[in-house]
Amino acid sequence: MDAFFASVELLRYPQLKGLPVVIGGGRRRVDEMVRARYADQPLSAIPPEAFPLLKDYTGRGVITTATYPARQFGVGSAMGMMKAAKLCPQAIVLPVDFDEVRRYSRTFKGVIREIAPLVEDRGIDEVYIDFTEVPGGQREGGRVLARLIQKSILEATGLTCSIGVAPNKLIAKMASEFDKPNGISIVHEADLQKRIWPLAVRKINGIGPKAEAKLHQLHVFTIGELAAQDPEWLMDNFGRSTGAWMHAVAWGRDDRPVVMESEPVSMSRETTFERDLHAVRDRAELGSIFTDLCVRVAGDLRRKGYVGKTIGIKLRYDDFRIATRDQTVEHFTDDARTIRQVAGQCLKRVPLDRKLRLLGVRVSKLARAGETEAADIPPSAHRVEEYTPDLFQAG
DNA sequence: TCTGGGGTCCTAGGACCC
DNA sequence: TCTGGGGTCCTAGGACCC
Repeated sequence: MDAFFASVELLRYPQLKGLPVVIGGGRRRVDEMVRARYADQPLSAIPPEAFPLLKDYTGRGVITTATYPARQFGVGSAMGMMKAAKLCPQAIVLPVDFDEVRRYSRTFKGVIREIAPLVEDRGIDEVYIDFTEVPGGQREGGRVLARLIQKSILEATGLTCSIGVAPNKLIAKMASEFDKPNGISIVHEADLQKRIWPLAVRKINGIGPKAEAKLHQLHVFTIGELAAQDPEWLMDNFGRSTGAWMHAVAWGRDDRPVVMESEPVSMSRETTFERDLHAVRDRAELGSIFTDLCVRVAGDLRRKGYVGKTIGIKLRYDDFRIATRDQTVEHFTDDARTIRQVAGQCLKRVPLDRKLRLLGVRVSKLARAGETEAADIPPSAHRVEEYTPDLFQAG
């Protein structure tokens, strides 16, 4: 989907079309005051001047999505809000409305499944679609079907998307970026040299900043240059597995199937504080945040029908280093008190001398709630004799 | 007052078992 | 009295993705 989070907001506020708008920032519903002020009018009647601007924003968030006009100023996803404010102070800021975005996500995915049932979820705004068995899926190299999907999504939601059609997921993903927004790109096997090899190695899904930096050090910049390397040399530099994978993807080889179903591996909640907190001095505040995270993870587990066996915490210190601790317990659980207690034990094993910026709680080793042995589901109160209070806990 | 939140997958060492 | 080779599970960290 094109600039998904931002495009969803523009459906509500069409008067902002063509203006630089960024979505993100976090907890404050900055647009609520604006809405309240114009409560007697439809949302689309609120004048653009009434919206909050990036230059007035304070806080630690990052940008989730920027509209294309905002991107012209160099503002983009994952950029800190304060940095973005310097590049484009006049951009309008709106918070993420997750419920709304999820609704549109379900809708567009539903539209696609009606047309081509073999769909793999890749997060909230992206999917892989297998055209192979879809009637007409091969016409014009897939362009006809891609056009139908674009048109149907637009009719159902008012949103545009970009589609790449290729012999495998790796190339299709790259192709989808060729003609954004609202584009279709068809890449055939024979186009590898001409259309893929000139691209930067970073365009490969799976090569991130670290691998890119190392490849640059080794004087490899484009996918074509990567393809030209001896596989043994790549394996010597990146390990057997990564090296072999790099060589394969540079040659456009990818045989991963499109998979429809997958079970979740973990569920977590985390939060970055508005200011860094100290384990001792801000104990009470941390304690209530910690408990709240546990309650929310437990709620997620229950709502989705899962129980988990490994409970863990994540800390981010003020210097941005991350520490994690986890502990596997005897019984599967979705109980907030149990999660809180075990997470509290994890907390005792981690250094707390620095200020904290983020705290997270994670439950993994999941199973469907109905499918664990009855003996594995304990009474929801944990065993009292095992209970010892942790640092964030009174008593 | 740079730098979110929710995920997956991989690696690597140690415990433990046969 | 100098020592195997599998295998699985647990834990911590890190790269990467949307």
